[in-house]
Amino acid sequence: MPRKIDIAEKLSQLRAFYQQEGRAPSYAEMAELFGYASKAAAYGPVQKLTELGYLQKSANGRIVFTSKITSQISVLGTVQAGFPSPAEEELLDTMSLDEFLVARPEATYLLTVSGDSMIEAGIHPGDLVLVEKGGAPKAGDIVIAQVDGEWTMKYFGKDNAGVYLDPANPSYSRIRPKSSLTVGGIVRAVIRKYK
Amino acid sequence: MPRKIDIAEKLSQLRAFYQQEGRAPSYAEMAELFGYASKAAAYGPVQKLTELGYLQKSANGRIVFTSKITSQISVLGTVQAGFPSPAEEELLDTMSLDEFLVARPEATYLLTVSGDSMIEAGIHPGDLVLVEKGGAPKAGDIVIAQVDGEWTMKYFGKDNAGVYLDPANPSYSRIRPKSSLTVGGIVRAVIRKYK
DNA sequence: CTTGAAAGTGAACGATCGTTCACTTATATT
DNA sequence: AATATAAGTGAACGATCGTTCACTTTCAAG
Repeated sequence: MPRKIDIAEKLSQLRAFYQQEGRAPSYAEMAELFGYASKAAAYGPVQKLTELGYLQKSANGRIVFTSKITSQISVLGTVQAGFPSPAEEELLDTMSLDEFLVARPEATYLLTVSGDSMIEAGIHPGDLVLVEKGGAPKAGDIVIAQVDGEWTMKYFGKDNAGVYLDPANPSYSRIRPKSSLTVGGIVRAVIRKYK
Repeated sequence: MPRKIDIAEKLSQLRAFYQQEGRAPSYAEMAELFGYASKAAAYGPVQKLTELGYLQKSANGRIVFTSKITSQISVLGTVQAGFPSPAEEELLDTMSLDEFLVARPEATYLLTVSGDSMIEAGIHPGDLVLVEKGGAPKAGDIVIAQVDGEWTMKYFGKDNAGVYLDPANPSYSRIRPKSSLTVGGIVRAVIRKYK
């Protein structure tokens, strides 16, 4: 029977290489990284890792890391589940926040929230909102809109009388645009950073 | 007088290449990308972009993109400021959410919030929290802690009677650990994704 | 128009690239 | 212990790599 390739070990070696160099290694560098004497020996692991979605091949044959290797935030379950033991940690999935939160990078912007009109939606002053430009808002979406010349963030809604904007704060009331309403973008995510 | 290099145009070309290939180009590929007939012509722009912090050189001379090129989320001002005109957009700074939110990737985990005990801190059920393992919590930090066998998320505090945990919900009350309190990690950021 | 400084050209160099192949080594099962 | 199967070796190939250099082209200031 053949020997087995230790995929988990190679993955952590590749992650270490990426953190140092910011790029994927060549086959020669892979051989050195994995402890092989010949760079041809790296072809096996590369194919396995490609099938598993960790690597891709560029047009010129060069190896490219997918986000499965370049992203390094481990995804756990719920708060109640708590933290895994060190032994379990090797098996966790990792993800990239950028890829998870942003579908269209070229149309996504980060804005700082000022004002408390959306506080009951859990959006506080100082929070950051990821806004995607260009889509059509649905009722219930939170949008950044220009009403009569001023930009605000509100819930978007429609009824027989036309479109309106609702705050998430009982101190404020529903807005119906007098002249014009321009929806600049739809809020796709809220981010609050502490410290 | 010499001709000028159009840095902004080259930047968008490099970003387009990165989005397609997931890697930095060689000098030959750069020449083609920039419309040069000779790959030696790419040396000038590369040095300028390196000085500006967009590129780095790896040990073997190869070009590596910094996060200034690979991250593509444009940073705007406040909600009130609204959106810039298309002409202004070229000049915006970009950032990577991963780098912005995560200081120590190897010790950072993503948990899903269940329960409403932190709702007044704007942390709702279903939200995601970025938790950093291993630091020492300060009073006022939100921590993931194991109290008497169960994991919860609460404000961390200290007084003469010892440490305690406070919820951000008047329906719940302060917790003082009967036997043991293990702080698993400190909440560094809250993320809410819509849709 | 003249001029000078920088941009761009094209060829050359040794080094490294990805890929292939015949061969040797290692190991789990029989 | 024998065997079958896959891992690993080492050499070779043409292609591309980064780098250098003498040279030509471009273009704005004087």
